[in-house]
Amino acid sequence: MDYQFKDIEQKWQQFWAEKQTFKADNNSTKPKYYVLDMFPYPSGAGLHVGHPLGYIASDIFARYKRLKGFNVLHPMGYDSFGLPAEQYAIQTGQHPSLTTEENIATYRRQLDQIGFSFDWSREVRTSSPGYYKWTQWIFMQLFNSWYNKAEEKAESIAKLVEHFETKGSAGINAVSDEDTATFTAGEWKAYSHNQQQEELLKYRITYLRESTVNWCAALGTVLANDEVKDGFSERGGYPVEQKKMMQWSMRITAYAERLLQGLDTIDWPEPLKEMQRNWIGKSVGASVKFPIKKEAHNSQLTTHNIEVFTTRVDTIFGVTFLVIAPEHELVNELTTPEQKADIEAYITQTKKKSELDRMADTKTVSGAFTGIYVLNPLNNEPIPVWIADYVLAGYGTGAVMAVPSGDQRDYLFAKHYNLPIVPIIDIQNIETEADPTKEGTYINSDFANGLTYKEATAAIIAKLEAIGAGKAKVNFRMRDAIFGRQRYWGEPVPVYFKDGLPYLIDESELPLLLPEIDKYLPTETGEPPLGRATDWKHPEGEYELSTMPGWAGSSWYWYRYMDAHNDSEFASEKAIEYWKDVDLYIGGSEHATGHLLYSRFWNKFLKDIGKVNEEEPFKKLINQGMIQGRSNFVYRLIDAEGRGTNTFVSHGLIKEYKTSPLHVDVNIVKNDTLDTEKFKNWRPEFADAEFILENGKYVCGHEVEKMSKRYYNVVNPDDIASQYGADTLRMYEMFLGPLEQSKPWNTNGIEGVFKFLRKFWRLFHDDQWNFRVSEDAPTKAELKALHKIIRKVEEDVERFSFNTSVSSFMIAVNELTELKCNKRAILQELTIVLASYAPHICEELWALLGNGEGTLSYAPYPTFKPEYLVEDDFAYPISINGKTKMNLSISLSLDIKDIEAFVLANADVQRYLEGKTPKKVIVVKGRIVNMVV
RNA sequence: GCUCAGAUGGUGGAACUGGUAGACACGCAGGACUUAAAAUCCUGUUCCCGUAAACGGAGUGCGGGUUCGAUUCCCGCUCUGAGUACCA
Repeated sequence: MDYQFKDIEQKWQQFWAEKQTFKADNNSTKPKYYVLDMFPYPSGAGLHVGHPLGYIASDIFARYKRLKGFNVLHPMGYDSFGLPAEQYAIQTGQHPSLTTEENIATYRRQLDQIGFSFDWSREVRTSSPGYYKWTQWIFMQLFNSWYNKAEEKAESIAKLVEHFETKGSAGINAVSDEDTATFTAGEWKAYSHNQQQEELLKYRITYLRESTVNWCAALGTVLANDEVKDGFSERGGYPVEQKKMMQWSMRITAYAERLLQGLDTIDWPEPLKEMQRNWIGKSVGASVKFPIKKEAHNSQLTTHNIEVFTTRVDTIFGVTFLVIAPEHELVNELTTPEQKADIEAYITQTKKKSELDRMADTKTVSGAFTGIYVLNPLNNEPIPVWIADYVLAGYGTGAVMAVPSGDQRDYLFAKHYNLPIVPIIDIQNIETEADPTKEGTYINSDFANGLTYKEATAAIIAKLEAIGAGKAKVNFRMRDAIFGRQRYWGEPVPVYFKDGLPYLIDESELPLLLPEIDKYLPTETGEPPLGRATDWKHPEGEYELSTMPGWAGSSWYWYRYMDAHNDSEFASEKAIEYWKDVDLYIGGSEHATGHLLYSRFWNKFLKDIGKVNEEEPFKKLINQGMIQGRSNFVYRLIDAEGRGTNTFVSHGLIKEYKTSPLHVDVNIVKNDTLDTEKFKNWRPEFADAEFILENGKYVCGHEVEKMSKRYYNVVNPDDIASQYGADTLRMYEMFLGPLEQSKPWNTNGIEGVFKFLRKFWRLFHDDQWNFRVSEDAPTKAELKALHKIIRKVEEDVERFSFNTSVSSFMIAVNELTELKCNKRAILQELTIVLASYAPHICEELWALLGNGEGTLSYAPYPTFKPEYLVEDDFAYPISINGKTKMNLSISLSLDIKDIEAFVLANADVQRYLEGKTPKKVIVVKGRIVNMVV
C-alpha cells in the first residue's frame, strides 16, 4: 500500500502509550541522560505551530540518545498556575482549576499527535496539591534559613539563634536587612519572643519587609521587575506604579556572586549569559561618605554625611557637586529653608512626569539646589548638593558624586547650571564633552598627582579607609525578588500571623490547600481574593492571604520529574543522586532573567541545605528561535469613487490598479496562491467575489508579523498533522532553518518533506506497493551512501544542526533510489538513523523488516565505518613554510610527471611554490586546490 | 546610546577548523504519461555576454586589508533583528 501516514501514526502512538515504551527507569545500569523542555503554561488558545519547535528538537535528541544506549529521562508537564485562568474565572465564575483542566486536555491531545517520546507517567502540574505541597515545603526551608557570608552558603536559622544565644550578634557576617540590631548574648536572651522573631525576620532568606513594589492596579497585584516592561505590565499592558507595601521577598541578592560565577561553568548561549550578567549587574567600586558641612545648616541634622557609590573613586578630586535622587529620604531634612520652595517645585514637577517620559526624556537637564554643602573628605573642599532626576533612588545609595570632567551626564549638568568643571587627568580633553579616560596621570589631585589609574585608585581607597570615610565596595543591580501576589490562582503561602508576626504552619499540615471562594476578586476592604474564604483559619492565627508568584512552581520542577509520585520527599535522595541534573534544556530566551535565574537561585539554595548535589541545574541550554507568523494579503480593487469593490487583484498586478490590502486566512492559501473557492466560502461578504488573475492564479502578498488570530496567520499543528502527518510536521519544522534562529512559519516547502517520506517508503516496496526487500549483499556505492548519512546525522545531532540532517536524509534516499537499492542490510540501518526524526514511519518499516514490533526505539545506532568513504575522497592536512595549513577533499590528482607543465602555465602557483617542485598537485576542474610540497 | 546576533539566487536555506559558493527543498520553465486535469517522473534553473553547446566574465550588504586562495579572518561603513537603557 502507498504510504498511509494516518494509519501508521495512529497505530504507533497507541502502541507507545499502551506499552509505555518511553518510561524511564530509575534503576538502570545504563548511563543517564536528562533532556528537558520548558514546560508550557496551558493557555486557552492551545498550541500553535511555533510551540512544538523546541519539543521536536529535544525529542529528536532524546530518541537519538536512547539509540546510543543512554537511559533517557524526557518528561513533560504543565506550569498550570497563572493569570489567564484566573481572569477567565473573574469574568465567568468558572473555577480556574476547571479551565486549567480543559486546557491541559487540549494540550495533551495536540502533543500526542506529534509522536513525542515523553514519559507521561512522570507528568507534573504545578497547580496540583501533590506538587505544590513541595513548593510550599521549599518555601518553608527558605524561611528557616539565613545566608552566612563567611561560609558563602545558606544555613539553618537554628544555627543563627544558637550563635545569638552564645555570642550575641558579634561575628555574624550575613546577608540581611540593613537595620539589624547589635546585641550581646545576654541582651538577646532578654528580648521578648516577639522581638526575637522580628530580628530573625531580617535574616531569613524569604522574609517580610515593607518595600517599594511594582503595583498594577488593573491586575490588582504586585509584579516582579521582570514582569514589568517600560512601566507597563508584561501581561495585558496595564500601567504599573511604585507603591510601598508589606511583601514577601526572596533574598536572591545573597546569591548574586554565585549566580554570576556559575555562568562560567555552564554551556549556555553567550547572549543569554550576557543578559543574566547584565541583570545581576555587578559593579566594582567604592562607597564614600561626604560629611555635611557644619555651618551649612543652622538647625541640628540627624544625619552627618551623605554616602555615595562610585566606580571611579580615582576621580574624587574632580568632584564639584553631589547629586541625590528626588525621592531620596534625606531630601526633606537636608533642604535649607531658603531652598525649600525650589526643591518642592522640582519634586512635584518630577512626580508629574510618568516613568515613561522620564526615561524617554534623557536629554533635558533639570535639577534644583538643596542649599547645603558637604565636604570632600580628602581635602575638605565644600561641595554643593543638588537633586536631579537623573539619579535613581533605587540604585546604589541614591546619591552620586558628580565629576563633570569624566562623566557626560555630570558634564551637561555642570554646563547647564554653571558649576565648575575640573580636569583631573593630564591628557583629558574636556572642551566639548566629558572624557572618561583611564590613561594618563593625575593632576589637581593632591597626593594622587602623577599616579596612574591603578595606583591612584589604590591610594585613594587606602586613604579613605584610613580616615574612615569610605571603602571598596561591590554593588549589584539585582534586587531581592518580590514573592507575594494578591491573586487566587497560585500556591498559598504556608504561613499564619500571630501578633503581626509570621509563623510557618507545621509540616504535617502540608499541603495548605487553596480554599474555595465565591468570587475571584479582591475583597471590599481591598484584601486579596483569599480574604473571601470562610472556614479558612489556622488555630493559632490568620493565614497569609497572598499567594506565590508564577515562578515558584517552575523553579524546581525538574527535580519532581525524577521521582514524580513521592509523598514523603520532593524527590528521593536516590533518584536525585542518579539523575543529578539536566543534561540538555531547550526553551525560549524570554526566560533569561526570570525562570532561568530563579531556578538557578533555588537550586543553589537546595544544594546549600544538602537536598541536591549539583551547583547548577541545567548543564547545557539551547534557545529555540521564535516562530513568527507569515500573513497573506489579498488586494481589494478600489473604484473611481474610492470605494472598495468585491473584486480582488492578484499581487503581481497591483501596480496597475488602485487597491487596498486585506489580511486573508493563511489556511486557504497554498504556496501564496489563493484557493478562490475557499475564499468565497470564507466569509459571506466574499461569496460573489471576483478575481483579476495572473497566469490563471490568484497570487497573494505576504509579510512577517506576530502569529496572532487578528492577522489570520495562526497555523495549528493539528491541521498540518492531519494533512501531512506527524512525521512530515516534525521533519519540516526542523527543515525550516537553524533551530536557534527566529523565522516565519510558512508551508511553502512542506511538500518536499512529504515527498521525501514517500520516497523512503517506496525504497521498501515494489511498483505495486508490495513490501519487498532484497537479501543480496550491498554494493560499495550503497554502503557509501549509508555510511555518509550515519556519520552526518551523528555530527548534526550532536551540534543541534537538525535542518542540515533533513537535507542529508533526502540526499541519501535520492542516492539509494538512483541505485535502485532495496537491500535489507542498507535499509535496516537507514531506518534506525531516521528513527529519531520520523519515528512512526520507521517503526512501521522496522516491523515490516521483521525486527519485532516496537523494538526500534532502543535499537543500537549503527556504527560508522570510515572505510566505505575513503574510496576517492580523502583529506590531506599539510603545512607549507610552517604557516599555511590545507585540508582538502580530493576528486582528481595529477601524476608527478604532469605537474611541470601545469605549474609553468599558472603564475599563482609559481608564486606560491617559490621555485620548489611539488610532490603532488590536486586539481579540481583544472584549478589547483591543494599541493604537497 | 550601549551590548549581542545577522545580511548568500525568485524563496527557505547549505558550505563544520580559510580550499569547486549556491547542497537540499520550494517556486518557475520545458518535457514524458494522460482525452484532459490532478498525481508521478525526467530535464533545466545565481547573474551577464556569446550561444545549440563547450567556453568566457562578474558574483556571498558596501569599501579596504591579510593570504597562493576569503561567504569564512582583520579594519571601516550601511542596513535588519533581539536585548537593554540616565546603573554613577
